[in-house]
Amino acid sequence: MTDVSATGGRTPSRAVEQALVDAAERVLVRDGLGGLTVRAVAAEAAVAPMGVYNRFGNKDGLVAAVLARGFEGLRVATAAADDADPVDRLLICGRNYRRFALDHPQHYGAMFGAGWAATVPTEELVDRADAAFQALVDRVGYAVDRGALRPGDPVETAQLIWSSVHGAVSLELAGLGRTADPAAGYEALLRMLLDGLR
Amino acid sequence: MTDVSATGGRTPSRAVEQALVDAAERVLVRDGLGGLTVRAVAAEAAVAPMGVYNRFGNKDGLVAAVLARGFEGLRVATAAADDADPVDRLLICGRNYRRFALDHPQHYGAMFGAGWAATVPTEELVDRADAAFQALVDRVGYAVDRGALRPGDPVETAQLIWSSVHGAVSLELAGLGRTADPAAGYEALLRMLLDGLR
DNA sequence: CATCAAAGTAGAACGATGTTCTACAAAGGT
DNA sequence: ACCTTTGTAGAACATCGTTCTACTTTGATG
Repeated sequence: MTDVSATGGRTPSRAVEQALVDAAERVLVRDGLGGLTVRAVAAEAAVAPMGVYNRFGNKDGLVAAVLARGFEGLRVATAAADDADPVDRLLICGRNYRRFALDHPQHYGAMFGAGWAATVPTEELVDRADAAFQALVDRVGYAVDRGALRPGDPVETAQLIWSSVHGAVSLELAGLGRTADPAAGYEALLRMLLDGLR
Repeated sequence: MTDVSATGGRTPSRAVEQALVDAAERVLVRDGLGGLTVRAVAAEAAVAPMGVYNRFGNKDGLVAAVLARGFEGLRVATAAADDADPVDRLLICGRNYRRFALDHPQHYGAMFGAGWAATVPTEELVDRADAAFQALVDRVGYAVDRGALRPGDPVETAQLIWSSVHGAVSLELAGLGRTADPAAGYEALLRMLLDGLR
């Protein structure tokens, strides 16, 4: 994503919002959700702290914007799985999911944990979350239509898949996994899903 | 659990710790993790705020004690599944897991989300978390030994099951489920697990 | 029972955080 | 060029986690 660098002095009106969200993401990645404070973000963006309130209403609004970006990233990763073979497509999709989470642990943790719990979802955030899920539903529908998964509502099947991969990734990120090789464990999970949904 | 009620004046030494943990649980249930502050807990327990630091080192130590109780509750719920039939045992176990989470949403959210992320796990907490997982491993082992699940390391199989049920319950509690009937969806998840692990 | 150490309490204080408000200057639009 | 909008700097406030001090009460031991 294109970063709007602060140029010193006063940030142009049209650049304040993006500067703040960019900065918030950097702070989140560097210091975690606990380090994401209004002052830290403002300093990172070389913007006045009041900018957060002027543009996002409050800190929660800023966090929601960051989470929305997270879900957009997740949607892109999910939708990138476009192999012709339906089973391959689902496997790639599942691997992309984990890859995204491992590459963006702070985003992922905030999206489904404290960040989400603390925020009142904005319309943008809900739309982005819906879109990310829809990308999975699309891939499930592709597989069901081609007989790779048993007939059924793609939304419900996608929810089952989502539950499982989300659970696996969440526990892994939290350091709560109990097996020696998380990657192998995740592959076993994907196989289990395919076996259980055929 | 037996609540140690404050009797006014000065709390006896031997009762301070339990009074604080009891109070912390009440505050967690009532006001969520965000409302669990040192002062709120101390007031709830009618104990001086310094008691938190004297007995638990800091606020995180107190939170860890609360999380440990959560895992103990989860272990009890898991271990309560003791039907003779291995499949029934697993199903009951799975249903107990969800029941526990739905009955104690604030505990569950803290145990696997912000509470866990913010705390340095104490030995007690790790032991309790291990014990809860072991209860699941035991049930998986029971089913594997009787041919109800395919042969394999019970720990790895338990991890797969845990990932799925944890994911399902977490998304449900976060209001991120996308299906109309979460209970039915959860039953479908359990069936999928059995199908995928036979 | 007396003595002394340990520990609970009250209170103050400090830095950090989210938020609100004010006054001024610069940007943006017409 | 003029006027409105908006970014900035700074102050202030309540709350929170934490540390510290002084005093009182409890708890343990002889």
